[in-house]
Order: sequence, then C-alpha cells, then structure tokens
Amino acid sequence: MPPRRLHRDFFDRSVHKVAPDLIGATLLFNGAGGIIVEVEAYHHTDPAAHSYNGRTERNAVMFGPPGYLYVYRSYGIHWCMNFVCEKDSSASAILIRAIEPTHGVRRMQRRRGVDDIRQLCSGPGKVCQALGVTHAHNALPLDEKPFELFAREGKVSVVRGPRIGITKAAEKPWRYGLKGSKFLSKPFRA
DNA sequence: AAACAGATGTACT
DNA sequence: GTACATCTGTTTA
Repeated sequence: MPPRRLHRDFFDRSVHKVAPDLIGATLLFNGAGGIIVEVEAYHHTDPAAHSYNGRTERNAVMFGPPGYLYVYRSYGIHWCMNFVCEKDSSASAILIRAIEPTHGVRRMQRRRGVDDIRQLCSGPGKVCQALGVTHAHNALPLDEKPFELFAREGKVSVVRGPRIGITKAAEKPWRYGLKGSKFLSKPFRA
C-alpha cells in the first residue's frame, strides 16, 4: 500500500489535533528530510505565539489559509519553519522541531557541516539548515513542490510535555514527540 | 552534566 | 534598548 499524501485540508483543524497527527509523518523538501519526531503547537490565544499580538509583516502567513509554510528568523541566526493550521485567519501554527533523517542524508550532512545523524535535525534551527529552508520559502503551499508530505503508516506512541526555549506560557504541554525517538532535540521527561 | 557567552536580525515593550 | 519558539563552543560561573 503506497504512502498517503497529506493535502492542505489535513491542516484545517485545531493545532492540538494536527500536531500529534504530524508525529511519524514524512516531510521532504527537495527530496531531503525524514520522519517528523517532534513538533510544538502555537495557538493564536497563546501568549507564546507570534500571532498573539495581532498581524505583522513577519507573521502575515499565519493569518492566511491552512496548509502553508511560515518561516521566521530566530535569534538573528537560524530559520525556523511552521505549518499554518485552522482556517478563518485563526493564526495558529505548528513548529517543526526535529526530524529523523531518512532521505538526502549526505546533502543534509553537507549543509549542516556535521556527520552525526542524530545531530542533523535535532532542533528547529537545525531542521531548516539541513533541509535548506530559508525565508525565501515563506508562504509556500505544503502540498506542492518542493514539498512532499506523507501521512504516517501504522500506529505510533505520541508523548507530550512542556515546550522548550520559550519564556511565556512555558508550562503548557504543547510539545509533541515520538516516544523513545533518538532524534529529539531533548528527551521528554516522565 | 550543566552553565555560560557569543553570534546576530527583526519586532516591538 | 530589550527580548526572542536557537545553536555552538568553552568553562565550571
């Protein structure tokens, strides 16, 4: 049975439903990528979300339709990628935090300047560097080239816990991960 | 193993 | 000017 492609209607749901469903899915960008093992949900009612204080030039994509890419610069150095969810300008998105590399590994190693597979995509900035995603790709649709997105096959155990690296609403358990994965940015506690 | 400092762009208190 | 959804190399604060 061939893998099922994810279309933009997949994202037309609450971030808290889409986020766990993304764990185990396969994400490729120009043929490089792998299995999504860690994400974080950012709902527009969440003080930690970029959209919390309304629309700006940077976050405009979040206010558009679901199924599009939102890329922003983090700490002046890294790029981070999000999948926009929920229609009607709900301005909610999911941050892609870690991937288990399966495709285009040598290209990703070259872009990262690192050989260790475990360190290729174990963090949101690393994911973008490895896949070659930058601000130039902001607002691209997720169900067209250069993206390929496939639903997970079979069952997986999804764990959740507090988000990482944020100062606002840090206690909300909106980080989702693949249980036991060796490719997380950090292990999940208890 | 854990804490830190440095790099650096963009948004906005 | 300050904060920030980060990563890396260096130090033990």
